[in-house]
Amino acid sequence: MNTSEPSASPSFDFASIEKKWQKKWGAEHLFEVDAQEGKPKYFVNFPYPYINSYLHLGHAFSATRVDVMARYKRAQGFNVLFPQGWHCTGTPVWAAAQRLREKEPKQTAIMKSLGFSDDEIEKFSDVEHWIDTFVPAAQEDFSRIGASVDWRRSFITTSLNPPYDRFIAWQFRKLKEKGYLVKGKHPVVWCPKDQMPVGDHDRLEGEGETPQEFSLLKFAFGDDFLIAATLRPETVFGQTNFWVNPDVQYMRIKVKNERWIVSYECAQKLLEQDWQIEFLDPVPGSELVGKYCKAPLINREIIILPASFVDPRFGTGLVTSVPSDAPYDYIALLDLQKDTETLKLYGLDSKVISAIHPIPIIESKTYGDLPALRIIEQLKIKNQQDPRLEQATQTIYKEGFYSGKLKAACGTYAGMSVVLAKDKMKVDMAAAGLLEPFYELSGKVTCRCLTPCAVKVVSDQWFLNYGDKTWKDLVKKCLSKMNLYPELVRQQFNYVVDWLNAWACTHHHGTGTKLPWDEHWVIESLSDSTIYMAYYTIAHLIKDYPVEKIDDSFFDYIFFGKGTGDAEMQRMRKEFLYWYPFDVRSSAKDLIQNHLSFCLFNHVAIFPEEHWPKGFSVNGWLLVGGEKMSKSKGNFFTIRDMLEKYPADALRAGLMFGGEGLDDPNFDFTNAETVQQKLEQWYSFVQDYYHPSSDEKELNRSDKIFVSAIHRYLKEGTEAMELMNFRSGFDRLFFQMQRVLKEYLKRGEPNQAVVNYFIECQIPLLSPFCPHLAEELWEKIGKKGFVSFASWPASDPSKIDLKLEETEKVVDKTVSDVMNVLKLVKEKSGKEGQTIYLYVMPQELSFFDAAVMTRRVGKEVKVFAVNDKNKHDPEGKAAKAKPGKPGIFIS
RNA sequence: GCGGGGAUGCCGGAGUGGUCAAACGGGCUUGGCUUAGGACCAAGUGGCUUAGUGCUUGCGCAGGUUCGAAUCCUGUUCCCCGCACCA
Repeated sequence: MNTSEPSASPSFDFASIEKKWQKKWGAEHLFEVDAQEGKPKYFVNFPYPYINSYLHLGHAFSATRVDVMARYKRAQGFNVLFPQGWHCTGTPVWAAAQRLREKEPKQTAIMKSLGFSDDEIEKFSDVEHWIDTFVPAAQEDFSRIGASVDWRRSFITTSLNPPYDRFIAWQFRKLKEKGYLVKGKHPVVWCPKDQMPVGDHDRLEGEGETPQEFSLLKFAFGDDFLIAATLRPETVFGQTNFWVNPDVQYMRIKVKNERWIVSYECAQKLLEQDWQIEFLDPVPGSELVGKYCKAPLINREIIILPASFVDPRFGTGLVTSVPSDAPYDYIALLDLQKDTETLKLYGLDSKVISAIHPIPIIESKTYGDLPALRIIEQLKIKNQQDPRLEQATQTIYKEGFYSGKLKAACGTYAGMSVVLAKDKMKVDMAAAGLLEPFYELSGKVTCRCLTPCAVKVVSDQWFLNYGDKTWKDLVKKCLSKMNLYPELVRQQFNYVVDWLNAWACTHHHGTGTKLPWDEHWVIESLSDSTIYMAYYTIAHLIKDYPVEKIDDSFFDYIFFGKGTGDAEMQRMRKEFLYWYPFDVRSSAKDLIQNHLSFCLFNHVAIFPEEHWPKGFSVNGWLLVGGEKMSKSKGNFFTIRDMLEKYPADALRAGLMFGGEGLDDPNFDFTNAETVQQKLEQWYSFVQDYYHPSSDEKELNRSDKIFVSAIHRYLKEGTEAMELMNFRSGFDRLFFQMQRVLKEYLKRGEPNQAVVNYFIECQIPLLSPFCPHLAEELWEKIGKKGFVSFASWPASDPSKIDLKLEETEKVVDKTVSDVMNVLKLVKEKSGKEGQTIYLYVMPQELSFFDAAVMTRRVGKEVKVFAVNDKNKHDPEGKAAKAKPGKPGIFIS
C-alpha cells in the first residue's frame, strides 16, 4: 500500500472517530455548562422520553433537532444548555411490571423480543429495574448519536427521586393556593370487586373502552317517571313511541323527590355513579305496554310498545323511540306493525300502531332526512335481531352528528347544526329537570380479576382548571410573545388554549408524586411534567443538597427569591436566574394539544412573566421509508438498531434532511447512505486539498464566483438555521456548498487560499449536523480546540456578486450548447469536431476564457469577439451571436 | 362537522406574480473507468424540432383577476393530523 498518497485510503472508520470524539468531549466536560456572567445563554430542551423501552428513531429525530440547534447556537457564541431527564411517571411501566409479576405471557414475549433473558425478565417485575435498565441505555443512545448534553443535570421523575418529588409537591401546593386546582366529579372505569379504577393494562378485555356520556330523559308516567338513556338527546323531536321489554321486571326507585322506573341493572349503576337511591317495588314490563307517557321537551303523549331488542343491562333498560334516526327503533316498529300476534297479545290497536310514522327531524348530507330508513334499505336489514344494526347506528350517528342540521319539526332549534343543538338542548332540558347525565361503557370491559367493570363517578377527583377564562388569557398573553417554529402553529395553539377544559390531574395508581394534601392520589404524568425545565437549572446542585432541607420555602427562594438561602441555595438561585426561561422547547406536533399547552398554563400560573417560555418548536411524526414506524410493518427501529447500520453523523444528517416544518419528516435509507458516501468523499477531499499556504494570489473570475456562492449559501443557510429549518439548512450549508465547490474545481486551477477558506468554512458548518467528522477534520487541518466551539462563519454581503454568478450561467449554457452541437455534428456527418470557434459580444469577452472552455468541452475552443476582424468565420456564424448566446462554429 | 396542514416530475421535495421544465437529494438510461461489483466521472431523463441559441405541454380540478400565475381571488375534489383526561 502506498502510504505517501492520502487519497489512496479514502475510506476510514467512522466508528472509531465517533468514539474518539465522544470520549474527548466527555473528558473535557465540554457540554457541562454553568451560569457565566456576561455571556449570553441559550437554553434548549425537549420533553423527556418515557422510559418503557429502548429509544426509537423518532426520539433520535427529536434529540437531533435539539442538538443541532444547541451546536449551532454554541457556534454563534452562546453559552448553551442542553439538559436531559427521563420520565418515569405513570401507569405503563408500573402495569407492565405488575403483569410480569403475574407472569403474563404477552408482556413476557415483549421483553423477550427486546433481547432479555428469562432471569433478566424476572427482574423487570420491579419498576426500579426498568429505570435501572432503560435510563442508562437511553443516555448511552443519546451519547452515541453525539448529543451535546450536560449529563450532570440529568434526573428521573417520581418519588424515586425525592428532590424532584418535593419539587412537584411544591408546584401543586402553589397551584392549589392560587385556585387553579378544583375538585369535581369524574367518571372512571371501575372494578366493583377490587374497588379500583381499571386502566387499559388491568383489563382482560375491553382495551380502549371509555365511559361514554349518555343523557337520562324523564318521561312523566302518572306520578312516576320512566327513564330512558340516550346518546342523542337532540333527536327528541322525532320521538314517536317508547320501548319496553315486556319480559323484564323493572324497578321503581326513589331518586331525590322523584320516583323513577328503570331496570334493576340500571339502578345498580346509578348507585356507582354517585346517586342516592332507594328501591321501592318491582314493575313488570308487560304492565307498561299499551299505556302512554309524556315525552320530555316536546310534551307529547307517546305510546309504550313492546320490543325485544331492549336490553335491561344497557342504559336504563327502557328506550325512547326515534324511528327516523335510529335503525333499531325503525326496524322494531316495522316488526311490530306486521306482528298481529303480539298486537293481539297486548291488546294493541293495529290502526294506532300503523299510524306511527317516522318524523323527519335532521337533514344529513348523505342520508337525507330519514337516515334510519335509508340505511336499512341500503344494508337490506330484515329484522331487529340483525347484528349489523349496531354498525348502521354508528354510521348514522357520525353522519348526523357532524353534518346534520335540525329541520322545521324541531321548534326553536330548527336550523341549528346537530353539534350545537345537542349541547343547547341538553342544557335546556337539564334546566327544566328533564335530563340527567349518565355514563355507560363504550364497550364491554372485564377486569383481570374476571369481574365485569362498570362506570364509577368519582366525586373527589382533582382537576387542573384549564377551562378558567382568566388563566387562558394569561396563556394567550404568553403565547403572543413566543417564538414559534414554524410560525404557522400559532393558530393551532390559540385554538387549543380556547378549547382546553378541566384536566383530571390525579390517578389512583401508577408511579409518580403523591398529591401532597390528599395522598391517596398520584399526580398524573402529563401534569407532573409541565414546569420541570426550571428544575434542570438546578438539577446538578440539588442532588448534593440535604433532602430534608428541601421544602416549599427552599423552592420559593430558588424560583421566586423569597426569603433567604444558604450559599448553595444562592448558587442555585443564580443558575435559575441565569438560564431561565428556556429559549426553545422542541416537540412533535401531537403534544400541542396537551403537553406543550399544559406547559404554558403551568408556567403562567407559577412563574412571573420574565420566566415564561420563550419558544416552542414543533415538528411532524417521523416516517421511515415513507411509512409510519410500526412493529407490525417491520419498520420499527431503535436508535441502537440504526447505529449498527449507519455512522452517527450519517444518521443525524439523514434525519435532518428527512424534512422540516409540520410535515411528517421521512427517514429514507438511501438518504442516509448517500450522506455517508458524501461525508467520506468530503473527508478525502479535505485530506487531499487542504494545504496551508501563505501564497495570496489575487482572486480571478472563477475564484470570485465561488466565493460569492459560498457567501450566498452561507447567508441562506444561516437564515434557515435560525428558524430551525434544518433540512434547508443542511441543503444550503452542505449539498449546495459542495455543488459550488465541484463547479469551481471543474473550472480548473483552484486557488489554494480559496480552497483553504472553503474548507475552513465547511467544517464548522457541518459541525451541528455531523459533529464527529467535523471534529476529526478540524484536527486534521491543524486547528486548535474543538470545532464544537468554533465560530460560525459569517456571511460577508460584500462578497456576494449576483451579477457575476449570473454571467457564469451564460457560460454554462454555452458549454451545454457546444456539447449539443458537437453531438449533432457527429450524428449528422460522422465526424468528430476538432476546433470550436465561439463568437461572443465584446462585453462578454471578459468571462469567456478559452482555456476554461477548452477544458470543460474537451476540445480546443477559440473565443473571438463578434466584431473581431481576425475571426475565423467561414459560415458567418458570428452573425448569430447575441448577448448571452454566443455564435458557434465547429470545424 | 370543527381546528390545523397539504395536493408540483418516476419518488422525496424547492419554488409564492415574470428571468422556473422546475433547485437539491434519490431512482432510472447510456457511455467512460474497473477482472467484476461498488465508488467515481460524463451525458440524458414531458413532447416536438434542430449544427445548437426554437416551439409546446405542465404545477389536484373548474373558473376569474392580470400584459403576465404553480404563485392572487372564487368555487370544487381528494389526502393527512387532532378532537382529550392517554403517554
